[in-house]
Amino acid sequence: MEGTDTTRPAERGIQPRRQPVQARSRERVEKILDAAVQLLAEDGYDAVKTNAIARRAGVSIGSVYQFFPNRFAIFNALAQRYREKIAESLATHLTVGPNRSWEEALEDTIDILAEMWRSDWAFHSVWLAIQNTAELRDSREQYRDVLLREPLARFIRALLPRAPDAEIAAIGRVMLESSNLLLDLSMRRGHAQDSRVIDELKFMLHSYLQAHIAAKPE
Amino acid sequence: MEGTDTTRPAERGIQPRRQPVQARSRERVEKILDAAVQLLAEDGYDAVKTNAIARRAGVSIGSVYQFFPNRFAIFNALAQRYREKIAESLATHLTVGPNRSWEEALEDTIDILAEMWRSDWAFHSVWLAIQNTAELRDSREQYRDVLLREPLARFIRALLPRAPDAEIAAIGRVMLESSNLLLDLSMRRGHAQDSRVIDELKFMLHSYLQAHIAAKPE
Amino acid sequence: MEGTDTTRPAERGIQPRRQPVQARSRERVEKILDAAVQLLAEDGYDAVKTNAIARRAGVSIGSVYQFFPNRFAIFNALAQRYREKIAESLATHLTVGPNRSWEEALEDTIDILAEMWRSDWAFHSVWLAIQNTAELRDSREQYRDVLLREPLARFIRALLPRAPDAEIAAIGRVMLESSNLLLDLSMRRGHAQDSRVIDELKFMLHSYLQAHIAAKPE
Amino acid sequence: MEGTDTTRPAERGIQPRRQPVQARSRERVEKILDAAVQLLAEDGYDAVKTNAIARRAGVSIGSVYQFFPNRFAIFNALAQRYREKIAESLATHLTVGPNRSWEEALEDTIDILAEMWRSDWAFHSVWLAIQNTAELRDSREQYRDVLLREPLARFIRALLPRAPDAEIAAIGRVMLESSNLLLDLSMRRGHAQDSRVIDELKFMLHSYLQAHIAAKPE
DNA sequence: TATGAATGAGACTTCATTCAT
DNA sequence: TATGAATGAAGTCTCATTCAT
Repeated sequence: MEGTDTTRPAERGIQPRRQPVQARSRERVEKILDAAVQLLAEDGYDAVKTNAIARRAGVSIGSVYQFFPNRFAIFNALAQRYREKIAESLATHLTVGPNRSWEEALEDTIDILAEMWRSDWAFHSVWLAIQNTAELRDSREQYRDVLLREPLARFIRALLPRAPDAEIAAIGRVMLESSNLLLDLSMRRGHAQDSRVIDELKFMLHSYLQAHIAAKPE
Repeated sequence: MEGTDTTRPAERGIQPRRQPVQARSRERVEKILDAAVQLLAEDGYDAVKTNAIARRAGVSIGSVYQFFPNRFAIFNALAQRYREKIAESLATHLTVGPNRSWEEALEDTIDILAEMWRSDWAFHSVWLAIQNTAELRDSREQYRDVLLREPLARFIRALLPRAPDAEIAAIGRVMLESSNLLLDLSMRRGHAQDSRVIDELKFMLHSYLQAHIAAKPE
Repeated sequence: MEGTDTTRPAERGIQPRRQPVQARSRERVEKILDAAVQLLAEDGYDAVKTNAIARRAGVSIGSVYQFFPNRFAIFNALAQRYREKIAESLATHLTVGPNRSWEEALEDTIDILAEMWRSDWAFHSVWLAIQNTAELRDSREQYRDVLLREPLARFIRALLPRAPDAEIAAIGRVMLESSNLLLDLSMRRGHAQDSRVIDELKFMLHSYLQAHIAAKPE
Repeated sequence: MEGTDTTRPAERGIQPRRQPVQARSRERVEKILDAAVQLLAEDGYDAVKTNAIARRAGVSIGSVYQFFPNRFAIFNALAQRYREKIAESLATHLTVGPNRSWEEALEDTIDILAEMWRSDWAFHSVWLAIQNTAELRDSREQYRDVLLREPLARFIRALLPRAPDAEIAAIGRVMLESSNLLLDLSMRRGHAQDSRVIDELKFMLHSYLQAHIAAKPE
């Protein structure tokens, strides 16, 4: 999958070439990813050229290829990065408990996500870039699965304990994708977040879940 | 001879260079757009190269540039094409009347759209490509506005007669984007449409509107 | 050299495909040449594209190729046109006689040429274009020879009756080229002719011939 | 890393993208310019294609664009190169002094220039190319100004101390252009220099200046 | 390991020329 | 004969990737 084979670059795959171990390297990788995100957010997918990334990161193009076998691996790493941030957020906030209603949890979570989106324009850019690239098809599946599996499915199950797995999954995907998209929508036009869209998102997800709960009374 | 100039050097822009008038030309343009859509759907954004389009369309590269000043103009034309189809659908089906409840209208419309998505894989590909391309920012705005303005806003207003314009617009955008996205989602993985996602979409939009209606009783 | 051979376009040569006989055709050819000259003068050699010529001339590109086998033939025709005008001028004005000193003849001629240059920016453009194009090497030789042979050589011989042919030729070429160039120079920068350059040209040619006459007394 | 950016997309212009600093690069640039000159001299303006230059120079096309943002920048660099050589020559040889009459200086200078022309066929080709290219209009002005300003104007002023600046400039331009052109003329037809033309050039410039001196006695 | 100059396949686009109508 | 849409070879230039230093 990797290494000294220089004849089939396409086969190299999308995984990072090596995990940076030293602090210096880790920092370098971060700079590269930051640069990529900036370019993506500022000028769109077509503007993310490897040389531009290196320049923006203040790193040589050679260094970029030290860590990533090709440009798609950079997108993939970005995806992973954002995926993790979101997963963490969901795991922390999308939880129901004795002192925490599902409505609270949902509202909190969306607020947190909205804040992430507002403070980092790139969330959506990354999502789009990954959607669009044939080479990242696999990465896309993960994006969905990782988020869906744990925090989201558990949350929905708490509300609809009798629902079959397939239904839980469908609801989860609907919620996930809608949120993603509407969070993005809230950021378009101008640089300030459109809080009305956030409100509608909350309202919609709330009505949606509420209706499901109502439809399947225990 | 005047007005039919086909040779003026590309005035950077995204508008078609020349509207095909003869049946032969119109057909040619259709072939070009079809080819672009196929490539987009099959291999993603990066695969849409002008030469590939020409080859796939069975048309010379020169012909492509006779009608489109650059590759972005092709994306733009695609957008327009799909935009029109959708607008037409909404105008026809998303209407309330004495013999037609809003629930019926909504369900019908989503069925129709789902059918469009199912029969033409490219709906979403086009949508994605448009999102991704800095050069098509303007085209994107239109996409939204055209659909929002007429059929959608009128529909929502019928349900929420007292709502201020801004709220109508926000609800419309939320519905529009969600539908787009979930219709796309319904098509991912495999080639058959996932009807469960469609059902969830209906359910979600229904609950969403219902809740709005309930929240603002006259 | 011509005709129905469609397989070796490069071999077609540089001669017009057919002489226009009808008034309508002749006029059409004139329009084509005028258009070519305008483009040449306005935007330089690289701007003279066959389609642009046709457009400017208000003629179809097909018509252009009716008369000229390729773009070089157009340049060649232009050369011929200007060559003839100049030759005519020289024949008329560069003549010595009982009532006309060589000084008068020289001054008159330059005035006439200057007027041609001033009223038609393109004289030099054409000259330059021809210089630069490998395909027009032959045309260039003619340009020189035609002018040199008759009016100019006769004029110089009248002043230097004993000079050998080779010297006459050399002097003629020097005069011809200098005049061309300085007439052009007089037109650069802005659109008004720089009369000082014209004066210097007269002065230079006058001193030059005078010195030759003085150096070879009969 | 900063300041050595080689990848910024071409900022339309005619200046070199990057000055070669290492010996290796400088040599590479020389090879590129040499190749361009050869093509220009051998096959004319139209033959100077970027790929042809790269091939002839034994360099990759990418390298060409590393140093020059577009083909016009190459012409510009050529112009600069020859301009400098000529300026240097004039500065050295076109000087009057107690032991050096203006006649000597003039004759020497022309001999030197003639030698440059003879040893490097391309002098004129470059000059012509520059004339022909709309994009190089600015470069042309410089060509003239640089040479005119210093060595030439000083020389003429030494001969005509009372002449107004405008006249000095006019005389300078006439001399400069005539020399350029006739040196070129001396090289046409065959490969040997036509010394008769050189002689006539000397003779003409000599008579011209002599007459000016005679016309404006102190 | 880091650098960045060098590479070259291949993208986009133009434009001279043809040929069906 | 006139037209101008169509063709496609070929030009300009980019950018992912390599590799000598």
